[in-house]
Amino acid sequence: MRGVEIPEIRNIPLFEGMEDESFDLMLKSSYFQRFPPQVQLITEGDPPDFLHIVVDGAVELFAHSNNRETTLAILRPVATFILAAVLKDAVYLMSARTLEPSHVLMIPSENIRAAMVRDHRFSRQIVIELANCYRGVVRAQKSLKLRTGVERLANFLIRIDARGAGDGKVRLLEDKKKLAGLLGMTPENLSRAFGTLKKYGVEVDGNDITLTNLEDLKGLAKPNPLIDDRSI
Amino acid sequence: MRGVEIPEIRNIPLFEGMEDESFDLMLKSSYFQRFPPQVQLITEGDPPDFLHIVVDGAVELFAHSNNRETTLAILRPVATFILAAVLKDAVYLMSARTLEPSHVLMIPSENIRAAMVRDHRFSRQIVIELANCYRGVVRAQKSLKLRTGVERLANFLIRIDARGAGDGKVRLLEDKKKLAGLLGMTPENLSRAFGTLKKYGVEVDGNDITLTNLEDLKGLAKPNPLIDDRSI
DNA sequence: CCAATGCCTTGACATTTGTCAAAACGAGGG
DNA sequence: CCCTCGTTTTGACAAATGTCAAGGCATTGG
Repeated sequence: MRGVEIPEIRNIPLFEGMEDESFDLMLKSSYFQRFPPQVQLITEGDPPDFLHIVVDGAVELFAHSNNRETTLAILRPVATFILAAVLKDAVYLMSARTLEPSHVLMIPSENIRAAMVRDHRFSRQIVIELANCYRGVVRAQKSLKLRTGVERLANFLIRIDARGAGDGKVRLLEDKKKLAGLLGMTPENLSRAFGTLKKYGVEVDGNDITLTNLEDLKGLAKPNPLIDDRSI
Repeated sequence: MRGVEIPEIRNIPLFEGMEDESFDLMLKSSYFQRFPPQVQLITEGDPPDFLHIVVDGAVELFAHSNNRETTLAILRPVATFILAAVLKDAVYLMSARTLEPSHVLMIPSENIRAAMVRDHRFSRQIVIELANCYRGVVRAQKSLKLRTGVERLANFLIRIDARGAGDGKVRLLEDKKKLAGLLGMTPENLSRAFGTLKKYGVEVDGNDITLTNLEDLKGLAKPNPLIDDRSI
């Protein structure tokens, strides 16, 4: 694949400041592919061949153990995944599947490592990206261990409202089953959690949520920038 | 501080292959300090001044929210902490305190960043270290979301037995309160979990545990290398 | 030796969360 | 338009986990 020709890719922040030459060399034998929904892209336990980057659509990271499955993250553009496995050249700890029709860029692991040696600016960006991933998981773990299910849901709603217009009108991008998994609860419990939040001004109409009393909701949720604010 | 003189530090894997010159320059204005137990080394929300490395003793990473506190990890030599915050130059997401008398090496953040630019081998080691930290948290999160409390305890015991002599004789290094926090449960529940495991050949005598029936215990725990095996 | 302290355990109970089954709802295909 | 399918909600119940209070046990310091 030639890289510089596709601005959609060239303009990804991760590649910012990269030499065109390094960039093109790295994208040799890469793929920029479109997948339908529900395609499993990688499987936990497999060795890493490619760094994956979601350029369009949505990808779920999930894991199995004991016959149970859990959603660890839902990625939307532009996001990398399995970066740590690629850098360590160690097996994947998570599986990934598309949730929507998605455009995914796949760069061979060795190309990534080679580009890091060649291009110092890129190396720096990769380190920042990895650090961001790390901090994301730490936040998720704090949320899981320090909050109840209802609190996690309340904070989730406050967060996506703030990330959007902040006008209390929120649209869920994923179905409630996935959202439940992401928040660490069953779909039945998510339903009940929404029921509990009715008293705090949360009105549910399918995937459209309206927050009519943000003060009360925040009183319950007790949002904490060190968990909820992705920008720090 | 001069670095090359202290082999204890010079031989840390993270610094392997580093030029003596780079190493010495990096350790300028670093501190290698001894702390008593229960000293808080860093506080979540503070900006990162130093990369910390536990060279001796034990350090707990913990976090607060809502008046609740949880233990996120217990670090033993040799381990770095708050690496991601240092690399991003972003506030700490966790606090840290010593649990035992501990020797901690503290290297100014800028020195780390400068050494990464100067010394490519070191940069590579830092990336690997960060990737390891990331994978550690991912494992912890999988454990939390896919296992019950009893299962987490059972796997913990199997893991430290395997890491030691593998003879079924296990010694808990931390008190049960901390262990409970680490495993994501209350101390009362940990007590009960040990009670449940009695049927599976787990004998408790203070901090000395004996696993008399590893087969049965594994039948309950269903250990999974993608969660429990740190070496992959 | 005793008292005091802190840790751990136990019991009783409340809350949270999960499970199973059934009903309600909604989107898409004939 | 109706049927079908999968999602979502609801109810009833079970299991897991947390909370509070009390007691046991070991350690420490007088």
